[in-house]
Amino acid sequence: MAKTDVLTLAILGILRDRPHHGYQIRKLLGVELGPFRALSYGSLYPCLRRMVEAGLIEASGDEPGNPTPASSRRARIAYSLTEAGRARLTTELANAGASSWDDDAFDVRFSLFAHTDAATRLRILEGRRSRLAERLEEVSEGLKRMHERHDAYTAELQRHGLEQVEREISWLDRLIENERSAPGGDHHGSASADH
Amino acid sequence: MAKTDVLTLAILGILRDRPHHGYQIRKLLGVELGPFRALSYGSLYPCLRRMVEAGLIEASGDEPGNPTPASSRRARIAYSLTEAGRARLTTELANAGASSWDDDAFDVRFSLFAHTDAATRLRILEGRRSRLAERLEEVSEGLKRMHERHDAYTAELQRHGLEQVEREISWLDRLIENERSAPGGDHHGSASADH
DNA sequence: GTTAGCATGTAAGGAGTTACATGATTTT
DNA sequence: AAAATCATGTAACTCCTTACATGCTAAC
Repeated sequence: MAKTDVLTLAILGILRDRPHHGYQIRKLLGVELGPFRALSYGSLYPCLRRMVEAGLIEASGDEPGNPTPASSRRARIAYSLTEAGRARLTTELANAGASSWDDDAFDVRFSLFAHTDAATRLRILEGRRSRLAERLEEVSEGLKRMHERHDAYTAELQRHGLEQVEREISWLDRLIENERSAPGGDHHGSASADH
Repeated sequence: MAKTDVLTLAILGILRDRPHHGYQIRKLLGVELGPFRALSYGSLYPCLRRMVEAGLIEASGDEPGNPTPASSRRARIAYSLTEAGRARLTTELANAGASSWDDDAFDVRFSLFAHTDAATRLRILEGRRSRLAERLEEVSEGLKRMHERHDAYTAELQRHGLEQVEREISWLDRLIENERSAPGGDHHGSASADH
């Protein structure tokens, strides 16, 4: 059963609605993987090639979304989902296997929430919340047990780190409450506004 | 001029005051690299070997810090700084070459602030602050320029990401102000309390 | 006209993880 | 006596970055 890595899933998600060029995909990935990550082309293009080989996407000549001005740009390749790719995306969107997801994996799943059903969204958010809470617990325990003395700077670094995780948990709590008290909550309908 | 990678520097810092076993080093690294990272042994031990080969550290038979109970544990290796290692650490501690440091590199330098002189501390904090501010600016610009419409979830992810960076900047501002208004501010003296 | 952005790729290498392999000591 | 923690290491592999290589198009 072919594994879908985070990057592949993110690309599948980006191509869900319309085809895009590699260059565009990279910019959009910058959003899905948190606004401060930029994926290198050395990573992106080989991944696209693998996806084509796996039959998940197709490379078409040109015509992305915007009407091409007039004539011959350089060879630009628009990628679009195949049926297999769409099927894979659907399968993955129903999968809330939240254990062992790292930050990037969570962000990518989250950015696809508009196409994820309400029950799965809730399971993902709760799964992430409890894993963060567990780690917070473990770390706090560990710090007590480890009586190496820390100077003021090291202590401040720890405090700051723990605070950030606590904030992340609060953020998740807000989202979870929102999901629970939401009126609608299906896939395809948007969460409140545009489309 | 041999480059000192983050991990090597972190280990140098940990061994500054007393020798430690590999196992202990790993636990302490968990603190310096932010309380939520655990380095694997498959990464740690090869690094220690390289450092021994480079003459930065020495592997001694046993006796860490705690008085050994009675007799024969299994071979435990305590690593300690050589003169070359100590010299390298001193050099690195004076280096505020803050451009291109990633999060981990900053954290490691920060955790060594107790042994860094006041001027270098300030340069490091200010360097980090301005890089974060720059990126914040770029990302905000980029988002305006990129008029791909985002659904509510993607927008929330972005908002949260930007907020986190803003908080990081506030944290740095507090630290910078603190450094500026601090009474003392040399290396070796601690920042306020223990030692 | 020159800078910035658009656009596609490859090759080499760095930094880390996982899984494996082994065994002692301490706590429950 | 079982479970957790201490303790050391290797081999294979994954994922990603950097540096290279190329060339067009839009804006200032």
